[in-house]
Amino acid sequence: MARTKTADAECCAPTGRAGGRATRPYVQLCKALADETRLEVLGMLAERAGELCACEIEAHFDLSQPTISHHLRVLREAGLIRAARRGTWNYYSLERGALDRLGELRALLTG
Amino acid sequence: MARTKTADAECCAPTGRAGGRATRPYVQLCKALADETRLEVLGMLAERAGELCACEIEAHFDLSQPTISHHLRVLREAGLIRAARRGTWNYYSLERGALDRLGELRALLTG
DNA sequence: TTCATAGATTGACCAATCTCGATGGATGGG
DNA sequence: CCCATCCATCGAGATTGGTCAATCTATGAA
Repeated sequence: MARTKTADAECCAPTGRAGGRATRPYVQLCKALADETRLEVLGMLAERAGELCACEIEAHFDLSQPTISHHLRVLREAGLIRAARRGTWNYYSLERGALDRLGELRALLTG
Repeated sequence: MARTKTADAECCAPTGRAGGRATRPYVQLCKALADETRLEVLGMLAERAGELCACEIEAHFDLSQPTISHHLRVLREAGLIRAARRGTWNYYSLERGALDRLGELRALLTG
């Protein structure tokens, strides 16, 4: 655990534990973005600026269908994409406001 | 591996593998951000808008000294913070341009 | 030189994550 | 009804990542 500070050190002025910057919501967002496959999926959706069916996303990668399905679920649960079922097919698109949260994160890190 | 598409399906127009959106540099960035402790450290540095010595960062968390050192290293290698040694102490500050890359990522996801 | 402190590195352990094959549920065609 | 297709879910195996105690390096003081 955190080492106890010696009395007369002068490295800096002590501030104590501020604690609580509400960074937690952004952790899941960043986790979802911290994967090359998922970033590529988002890039595809951004480039298309519309919907993309799951089978086409699958065809883009050398990964198994369950693996792609897993990544799409992570993106969905992070609120980055949305799924729309039409008939047998599932169409994915970028979630509105997802990128705004990236901006919020940036603001949080700007002070 | 990616399932071969049947002939007469009509889910969407095939696009083939576009491949190569240069998302790789941002993966490390997002990985570095995908941890509550590290986001909190960045928040501390942003709030301070200056330098913070390692011992003060340590005192802020209920984590061991090696663990904090590990997180600082991850942030450093991701180009998010910089370390300046003065005497015995190490002072950390936000790396200039780190947040710009967050903006780039956002742009990449906007199309 | 000898000692104490700041902080980085090492090695190990456990949890989370990525990946796969196999299976299951839902939809549409015959 | 039966069957094929799309896609999600379920374990299982391998890899990655967070955490700690112990150790090591470097700096400064005596």
